[in-house]
Amino acid sequence: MADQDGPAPAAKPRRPAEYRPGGRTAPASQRGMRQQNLSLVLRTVADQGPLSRARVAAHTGLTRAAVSSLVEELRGADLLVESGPEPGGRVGRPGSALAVSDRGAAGLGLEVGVEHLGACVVDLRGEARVWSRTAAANRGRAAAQVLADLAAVADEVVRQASGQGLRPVAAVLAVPGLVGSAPGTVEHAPNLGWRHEAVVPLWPGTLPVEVENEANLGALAELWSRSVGPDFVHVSAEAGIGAALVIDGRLFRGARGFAGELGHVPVRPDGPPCACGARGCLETYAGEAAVLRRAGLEGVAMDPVGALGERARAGDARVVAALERAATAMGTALAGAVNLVDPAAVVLGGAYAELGEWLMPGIRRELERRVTVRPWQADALRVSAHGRRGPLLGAGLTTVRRILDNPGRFTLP
Amino acid sequence: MADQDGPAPAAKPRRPAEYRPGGRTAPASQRGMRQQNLSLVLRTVADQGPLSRARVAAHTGLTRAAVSSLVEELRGADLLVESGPEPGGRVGRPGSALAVSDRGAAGLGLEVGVEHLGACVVDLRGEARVWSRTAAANRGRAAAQVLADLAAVADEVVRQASGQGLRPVAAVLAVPGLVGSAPGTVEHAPNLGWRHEAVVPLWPGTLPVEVENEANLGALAELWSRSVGPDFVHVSAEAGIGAALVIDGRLFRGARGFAGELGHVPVRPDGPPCACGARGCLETYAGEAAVLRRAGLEGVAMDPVGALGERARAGDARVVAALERAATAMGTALAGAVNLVDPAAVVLGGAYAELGEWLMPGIRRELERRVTVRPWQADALRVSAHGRRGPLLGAGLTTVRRILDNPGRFTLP
DNA sequence: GCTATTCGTAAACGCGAAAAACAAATTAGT
DNA sequence: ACTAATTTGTTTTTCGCGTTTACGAATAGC
Repeated sequence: MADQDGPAPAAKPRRPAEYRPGGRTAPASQRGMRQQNLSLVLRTVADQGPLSRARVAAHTGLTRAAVSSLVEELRGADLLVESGPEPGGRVGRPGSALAVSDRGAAGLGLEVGVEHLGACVVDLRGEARVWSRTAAANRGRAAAQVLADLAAVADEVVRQASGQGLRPVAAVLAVPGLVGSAPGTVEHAPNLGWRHEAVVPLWPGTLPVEVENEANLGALAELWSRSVGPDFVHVSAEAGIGAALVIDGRLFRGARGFAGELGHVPVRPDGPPCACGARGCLETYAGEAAVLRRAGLEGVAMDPVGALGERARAGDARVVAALERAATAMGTALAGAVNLVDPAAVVLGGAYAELGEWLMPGIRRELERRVTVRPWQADALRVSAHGRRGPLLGAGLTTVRRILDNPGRFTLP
Repeated sequence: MADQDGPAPAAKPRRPAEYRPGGRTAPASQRGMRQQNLSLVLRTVADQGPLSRARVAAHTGLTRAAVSSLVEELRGADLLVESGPEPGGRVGRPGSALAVSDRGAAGLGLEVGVEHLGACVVDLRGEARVWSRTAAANRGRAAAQVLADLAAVADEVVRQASGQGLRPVAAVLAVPGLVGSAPGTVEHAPNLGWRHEAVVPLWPGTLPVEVENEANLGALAELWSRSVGPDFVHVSAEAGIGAALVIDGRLFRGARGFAGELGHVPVRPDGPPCACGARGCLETYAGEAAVLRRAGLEGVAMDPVGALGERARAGDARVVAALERAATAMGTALAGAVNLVDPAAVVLGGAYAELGEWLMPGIRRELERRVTVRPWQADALRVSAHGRRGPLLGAGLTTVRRILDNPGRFTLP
């Protein structure tokens, strides 16, 4: 028949042969089918901009009739809106443009930093509509206290959002520390002084809340805001040096959730002793403490990374040399990571993103030197598009992606 | 109702929160639902041993009626067989045990090594029913010649299999080299002297054939024969030192298919120069050539790894020292990999598996020293269950898993 | 105006799993 | 030995959902 004039359904460059042994355990049901197609339609509209029903049908492979039915359900839940007839330069009846709603369900992002609290509300289109960041001295304070303060900030943000017709349905909290496999608990956040804190029960708000490591969320923000493709390594130095691995559009957590400990990859087997007990870990060269000591800025307490940037900009040779040394070590460790994982890009995020000007050349040099048996372009090393805002944005976006991935939860009930 | 007395549907220990942004592109259809459930039933029987229809229903969550219908279709395709009434110690009508067929569709595994050719036929139960390994000097021979020889071996194996009622439906060829993203081409197999060889068109047999790196297949053999869990790193030294990463039951190939180049992970940034142009790569310490040189066995052409094992067993101090040095370097590089990827186990496979007795202590020591910020048990380092037989077994199993994952291809047509 | 084309919807259809009902085969209890 | 209870496997009915087919609506080109 070929009644569609558009380009063929895009036949994504599928991976050669996908070995999937285990597979799902849940049976495929008609209900599951419907939910999957609801999500497919919603995500298609979210990804490909405003689209008519017919174009959605062409993109997804569903029939126009099926799309009509699915769209009706999504409109009823205020997830999709009809923005009127498309401007038609073409022959035939013009379609009616569909777009993801900028009202209704939304995501609440929360962040606890060492020196600040943050909250934001992200709408279904992925835009941060309300944003708040307030200074706070959280180091060493009890978790319950910190969360109470954060709840006040969150309340204000939610109030402003509801003025714009936005209704957050869930919250995600970014923390600078290791989140355990037990859901909602922070195993170890050295910079806050938290250990084995069951955060979720302490949260005074009413919205369901989830906890996640801030470096992971920063990486997800990069992914979901399309500033980078679906395969990359996101390096972030906050509490230690962490690397979030995003592979085929999925955050990679490892067998026990400890993946990405780039900070303890050996750089020189007999290098300086590390707090972890080993020698020559990357952190002993490029960790915040090591760089500050080398740069002669040990005393700085407030925003030490910002101070490094200032001094480097001012041309302080000692600081520049310290950053160069850190970059060389990071490049060596990253070369190992790239050889192992073969990402399409390496993104420098978190606080170190601001030091990219001084770190990138050294990292790039080591990567070019040590990644030779595969195609590797120099521009595959980039600086984060969001910098320090990444984790909070990622926290808000997490809930948004959940809605897009499973809209069925919001349509019928 | 709770009419099932068995344990609840097992609610697998699902990962905490799976972030899946992109997701499938294909729409969910009723046909797809059927195929998915056909696979679910077949895999359930394959994994959980002989099972009655009612038990399959309990395991999968499908109704007994649905299972009956699905089983009927699978029996018609000779994928499932009914092995008679179950011995009943329990009250009620005894069920009729279902098992995966040991006849009919099967997988043909093929292998081209530097010094041998191999072929095997694996039945749907995962058992190698026919096995053939013949010596052959393939180094430097033209690919077409080698494949012609291999086809003769394969013909004989297929003939024997058909005597047992087995009918291979597809072949997978294991090669010691890098398989490109273009399907069916070997980009570089240094030990064979192949470069940019489009192998598939050269194959004289009639069965559809696919090409895959032998280290990857060795890892998949471990996975599918359940000798290790679904998350591990499989180290294998054949052509260079490769690490196959298996994560959540899936082989991890990287953005461009080059993942797992453990051999060029830097061990000492300023170590000996490597053929790749960098310095201090793992291969300069633990590659076959480096170890042989250090051990004073440079001249050995036939099965040099076997020779290393012999001398080590005989107590040759120089050989033992060379292996110890290699082990230390491997342990250092693997520590970095474990810190990054957080696998549940590290498996030493391929030819080096036979040297495990001398390599494991050094590797284990470095791992224990350098993997400290997460739980890591010494027994997470193991030797392959299959050794050199792994790749060929994995090749045969690949087709078997394909059938189990998509039986719909074999039922209707 | 008229025709061709495209869009959105509606009705009939087909497929597949769920639900309900039923026959078959066994154990437990008397 | 006989009945009740229980479990299994099949049959029948029902329901949900995407597809097919058909039709009205809206536009461009003539």
